[in-house]
Amino acid sequence: MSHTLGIRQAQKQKTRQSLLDAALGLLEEQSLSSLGLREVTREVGVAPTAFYRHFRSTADLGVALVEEALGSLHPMIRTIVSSAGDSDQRIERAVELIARHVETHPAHVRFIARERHGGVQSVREAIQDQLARFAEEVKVALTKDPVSAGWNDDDLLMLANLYVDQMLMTASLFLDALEAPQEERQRVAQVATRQMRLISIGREHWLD
Amino acid sequence: MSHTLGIRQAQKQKTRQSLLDAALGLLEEQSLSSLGLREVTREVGVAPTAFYRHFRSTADLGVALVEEALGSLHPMIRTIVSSAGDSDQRIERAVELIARHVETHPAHVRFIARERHGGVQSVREAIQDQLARFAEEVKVALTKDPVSAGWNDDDLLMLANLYVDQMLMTASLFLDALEAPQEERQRVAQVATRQMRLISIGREHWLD
DNA sequence: AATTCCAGAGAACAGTTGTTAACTGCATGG
DNA sequence: CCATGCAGTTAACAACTGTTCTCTGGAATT
Repeated sequence: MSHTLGIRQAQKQKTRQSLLDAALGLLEEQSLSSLGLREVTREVGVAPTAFYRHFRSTADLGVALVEEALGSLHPMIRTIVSSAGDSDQRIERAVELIARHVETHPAHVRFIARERHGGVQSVREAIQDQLARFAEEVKVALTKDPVSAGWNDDDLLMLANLYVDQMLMTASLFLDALEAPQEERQRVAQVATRQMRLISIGREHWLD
Repeated sequence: MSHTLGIRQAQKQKTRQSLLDAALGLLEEQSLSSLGLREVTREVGVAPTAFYRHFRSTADLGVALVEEALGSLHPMIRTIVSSAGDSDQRIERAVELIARHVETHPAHVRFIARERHGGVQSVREAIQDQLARFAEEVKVALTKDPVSAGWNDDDLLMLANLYVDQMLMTASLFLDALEAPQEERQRVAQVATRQMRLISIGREHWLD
């Protein structure tokens, strides 16, 4: 039932996406709280006032960027948690997937890492909301795992949050190593793998 | 051999400290990359040009803030790692110390969490440097622990980094819960404690 | 075919920014 | 006691900011 957009609404969405893309580019070397609306429109090549047709403010644009960035991350989470194989295999695959995601969406990852604790409240909140959803999703997956037999709900969520935070930390490290030689990126992957492995070991002996 | 400062240099340092304090205050609701030098001097009640007598730019001021913020954290790290008692006792004490530090230095903690992945490269690098020092220090302490017998150097550093990151995550959560009712802060403390406990369990079974 | 709607343009606004230069007054060292 | 140094001031600059109001061209609706 997808209604074909009129060429009018299509053009509007195109401009909107251009604004988002331009902003994401500019945010590679600054924070959202210093991003000016004129800066963005100049980059796109439209009048400053056109900005208001799409966003109330740059903070508003930031919230839209959160949706875009973490929306693209959502399927990755699903892939990781529904992965088959033993613990070590799943960890290696997860780290590999994170590395790939950073390579294909570096600006998104940078944006989330930067604005998670950034200076714009509404954006911080939007990110926390999405991450809470991720944690919830991870928790559900953990619940189904036989290793989690006997675990209570709070501890499952505690572990899920640990995994989510660890994923973000790893993504941020891969980002820093993006331009570095491959051996450095390999080292990051190895450290990340072992950290997750250590957490998994802790998980297996939690009820001892 | 501390030479008493002339009243001239003393006054200068006083102004410098005022600039740092004012900046730290302003940074509670924005990022360093949007902090203007005039904003800071206005807050202190001094002419904009006076800023240049102390800092080349706001980025430069940011680096100075890193020293101040992480300098105050250094002794805390020492206290934690040199703490006595069994694993659980040490963890509870560590979480307690982190909570206290966030209560007494909230602006410092916020600054580090915000600018660790922030928009100003020189500040990011300064923070990474200091955190690497912390990790090194933790690693040395871990090496002395009998539990670490048989561990290789890379894995010790891997674990040290995990502890440091976990410490920062915990501090950030305490910060978010600063204004919240005590039961919420208690909950944060409990989650943090269990996460560190899980990591410690993983550590104990690492060589299995 | 006539009318409405609306994304984007254009111009102007008051206020802000970083940086420069030349200055002042007072603590300092000879 | 006098000359120097230097923290902080004053004034001015060109460039930039977000926001308002008015306008326009063409798609959408009738």
